[in-house]
Amino acid sequence: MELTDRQKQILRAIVDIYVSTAEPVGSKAIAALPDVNFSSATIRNEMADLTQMGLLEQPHTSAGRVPSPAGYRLYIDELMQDYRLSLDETKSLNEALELKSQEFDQMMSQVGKLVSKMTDLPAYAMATRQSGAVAKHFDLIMAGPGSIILVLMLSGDVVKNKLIKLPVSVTEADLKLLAAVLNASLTDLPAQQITGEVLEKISRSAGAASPLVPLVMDFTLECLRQQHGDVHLTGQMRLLGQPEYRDAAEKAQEVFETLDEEMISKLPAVLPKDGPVQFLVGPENVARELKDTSVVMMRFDIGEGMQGTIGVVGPTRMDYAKITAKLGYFAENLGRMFQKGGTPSAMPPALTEGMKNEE
Amino acid sequence: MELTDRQKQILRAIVDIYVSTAEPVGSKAIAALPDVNFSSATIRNEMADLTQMGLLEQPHTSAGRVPSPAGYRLYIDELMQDYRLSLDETKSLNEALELKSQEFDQMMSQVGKLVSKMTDLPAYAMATRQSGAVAKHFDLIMAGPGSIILVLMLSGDVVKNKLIKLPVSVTEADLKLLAAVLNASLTDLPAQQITGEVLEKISRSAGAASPLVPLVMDFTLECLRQQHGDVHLTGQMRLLGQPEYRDAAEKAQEVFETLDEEMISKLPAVLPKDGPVQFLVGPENVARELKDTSVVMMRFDIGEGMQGTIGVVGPTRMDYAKITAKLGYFAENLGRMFQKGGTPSAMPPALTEGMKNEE
DNA sequence: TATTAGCACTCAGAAAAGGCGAGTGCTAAG
DNA sequence: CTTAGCACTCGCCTTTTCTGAGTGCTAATA
Repeated sequence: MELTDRQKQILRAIVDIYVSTAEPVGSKAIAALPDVNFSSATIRNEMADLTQMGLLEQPHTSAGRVPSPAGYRLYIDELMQDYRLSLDETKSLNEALELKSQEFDQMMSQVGKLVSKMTDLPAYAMATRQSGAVAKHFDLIMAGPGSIILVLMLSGDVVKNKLIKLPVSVTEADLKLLAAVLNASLTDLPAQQITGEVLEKISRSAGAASPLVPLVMDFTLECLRQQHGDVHLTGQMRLLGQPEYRDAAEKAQEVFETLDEEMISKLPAVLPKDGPVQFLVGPENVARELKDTSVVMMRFDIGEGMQGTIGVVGPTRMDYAKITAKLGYFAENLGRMFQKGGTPSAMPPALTEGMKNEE
Repeated sequence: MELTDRQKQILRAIVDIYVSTAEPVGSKAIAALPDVNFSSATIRNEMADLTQMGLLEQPHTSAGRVPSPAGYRLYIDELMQDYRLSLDETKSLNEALELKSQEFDQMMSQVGKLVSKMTDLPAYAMATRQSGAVAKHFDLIMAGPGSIILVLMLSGDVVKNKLIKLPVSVTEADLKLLAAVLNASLTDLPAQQITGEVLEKISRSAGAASPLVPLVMDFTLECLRQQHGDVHLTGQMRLLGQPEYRDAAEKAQEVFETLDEEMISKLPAVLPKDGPVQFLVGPENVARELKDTSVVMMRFDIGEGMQGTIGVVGPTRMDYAKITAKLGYFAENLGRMFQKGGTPSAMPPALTEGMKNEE
């Protein structure tokens, strides 16, 4: 059933007002809006219809209306107006975008904190691999007597290392040999194809360095199997700044007991459709504890084979338009930073103003 | 002024009861204790004295007594009884102690989560360097056309790496030369001694690889200057499980606005005295926002030059004895795990029961 | 002198009662 | 189809009352 333009206008107004006041919206409040030319009585009638359709809800008989999850969904998909970041906002986003660390994990963690701070809501950042990881390059470095550093480069320009301490003494030549063997037999091999057979062959060819092999393989397999980097979830406490949680600490606690890092890492799989921006509204969510919680997430490109996701967690009543705009701004600039690789702090993000998303 | 034995007994009882009930303790509750042989009236008199001395407080005239910060401090320093972990507790601690990851930062983050989970309070884990870091070994690996991996080993067995992408093409030999130069000129040099002069000398000796030098040095200096690893603070929400914060979300939020990762990293400097266990009680704390908050922290050994700290954040009214016991158990076993280096998950922590601390 | 029983008094917090007013749905007129 | 008018509902805020745990003091007791 299609909505009339007027109904759309009213629904949009209700969401907009409710989002900023957190109070049920009455017919008079809407009638008072500048571009509304019909009386509160008319609006009451329309609101009754919208309630009938399941787009609005009434906390109790004598209260105003509140958008239902379906109402939010409609709003997001069709009604939401682009939010244009103000110059002030762009400015502080830009200032925030200075990442200090150069290490990948730390950068992602900083990104999470940043998003949380700039949206004043709990947020997360994570990196996911688009396809299965494969090893690209092995190296073994002698770091001292009995100390060997294993350096492993994966697809997607991820470099991992591990310090291995071994009572057995090996020579540089042994290490060189083992590294060569590893490079020859494991490069570009997905984890599933690394079977016992392969391992045995490596062990045999490794010569004096063979005691190293199990340690090396352990680490390598661990790295390969890790489909996504850690989820960096932060700012949980900011949820308490939201009026709906102000006196419901218990509920807030529940939210994050359910929505932990592990759950977040699985969210992309649950999503209805694909696209750069994703909204998870209330009951669409997976768990009952999250029925009043929404998540807005956005992807950005990190580099070959890797993809970043930033997301914001908030009450269903959240300013989807503004959050989307901010996330979009982040995504755009982070994407640029990461892709250039090297030194992100050296590259000031362009002062793009405003953000697009579907109307 | 010295306390009589009876006063000590009463103070201890009040703390113990208050810690578990979170309700002001009345004279009758103490009189009902099995090993108390004096009447509630006597206790009332003693309580009046203790209040006079500033060890107890009275929320209001007709309420029981609550320990004052000074009371807690006395309790911790002199009255606290060793808490003996139950077999069940030791068991679940042991189960939890299986660290999955092999990467240092991730391990520390897991440790934080673990401590938080097992104490049901916000917790953190961090690693601090006992002395200034120096570089121990440099290596440069050719990872592909224009891709170079810098591997840097620091004192304390910390290995860092960075992928450098460079439009300039360099040969393996160039890299080898640069690595040799770096090793020769920077090894064991503290950050302060790495001056422009030194850099210039390196640049000059680097030959074809000299465009790499600034990038390498940037990263190296960053690593050297980082006195402590990240603070991994987690489980903030668990503070809400404490009755004093149940309906005071705002206060809980304030706590962590103040006590953020940065502040935590500075805590050790604020501490009155040294020792493996440290207590920060209420107003001893640095900021006014933390006046009802305590921190218990404990050090553990990670390996040469490095030291780990785990800590728990909670209301002043927290079970110092139990928390201390649990932290101690963690510290002991983590220390053992980290020192053995290699594969922590391979080493089941001994089933030490009970924990010591001063009586 | 140290302890205890007894008692009047205090006061926070729970429960009950009352009042306010925003907002609704309906009806009837424009 | 729209709107003015009006009776009605009901959450929430404020006020009031009530209750009982706990105190401090006094006077009796060991």
